[in-house]
Amino acid sequence: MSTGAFIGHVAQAVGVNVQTVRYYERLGLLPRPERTAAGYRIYAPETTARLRFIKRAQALGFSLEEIREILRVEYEGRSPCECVQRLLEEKLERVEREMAALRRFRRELRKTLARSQKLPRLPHSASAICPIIEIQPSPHKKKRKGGEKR
Amino acid sequence: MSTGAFIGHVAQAVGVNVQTVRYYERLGLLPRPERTAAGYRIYAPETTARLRFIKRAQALGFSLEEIREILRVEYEGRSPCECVQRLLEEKLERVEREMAALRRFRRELRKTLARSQKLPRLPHSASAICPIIEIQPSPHKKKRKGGEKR
DNA sequence: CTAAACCCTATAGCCAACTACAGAGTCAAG
DNA sequence: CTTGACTCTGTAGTTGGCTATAGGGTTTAG
Repeated sequence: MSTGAFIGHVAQAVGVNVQTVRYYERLGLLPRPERTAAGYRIYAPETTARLRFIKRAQALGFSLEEIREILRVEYEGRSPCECVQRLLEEKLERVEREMAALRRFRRELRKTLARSQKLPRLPHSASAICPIIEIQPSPHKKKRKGGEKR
Repeated sequence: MSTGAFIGHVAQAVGVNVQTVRYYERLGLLPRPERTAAGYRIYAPETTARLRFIKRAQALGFSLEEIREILRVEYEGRSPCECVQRLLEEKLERVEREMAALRRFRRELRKTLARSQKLPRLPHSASAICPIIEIQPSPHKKKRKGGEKR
């Protein structure tokens, strides 16, 4: 109906950066929009909805990769619901695992902290770098947060 | 006592890559070792202990930045215990916050999943991309996992 | 007519913690 | 004397999700 909006307009409407919109397009999350004679992108009103969809899916913990998968299914005309449901289940499992790891980690932290509080405050030991960490029993499974592959 | 080992030896002993050892040296986590006439690094036996210390601290959730801080304190001759203890407390707080976020996220996931299971399996709706995600009430606080700054 | 406020592409940078590669030198065994 | 396993430096690539910058073109208000 309406004439469509430029990129800054939709970006502001959804609360993202213009570069982000272009980035999503490059990743295949948004279809290539029509252009003016000067090459400006013209967005249909659905685009804001699609962007909000992406943001909501992100907020639910989906990666852009997963979101693209959902949208690809959608573009093929099938309902993405089964696909989304499967992803949701996987995600839930991952969250459970992560929480378990976090609980282990917290227990470890608390033990270490408790030990450190009743450790003698020695000025400096030549052999050990730090008794608190030194005594650590077995390095339990690493947390894999920042990004680490081995 | 013994003559010291080359980089591949210590790397294998600790189970890390040789590049990683050099990387740690570049970051200032390891002191510059002596060299042979040919320029090969010669590591004192303490180096493996130091590397294991780094790995253990990482397993406890410290970043390399934090570990360097600990080691810097240690190099200055002070005991790093107070410093470590402070870092441990901070870390514990962060873990608590993260677990709370994860619990919220899990609740959200479960709600969404439950709703999706009693949603009509419509073939394809033109207006909505996916009813499961579409209906999402309010995009709760994002998880900040991969890295995101806004 | 000009200045601001848009838009375009292409490229590079950010974060952490590596990992890989190129091109060269070294060292011991056979 | 050659082969292969090691080492060196320096640089660039990886992951994910942006963000920034350079260097230009367009549009609109005054």
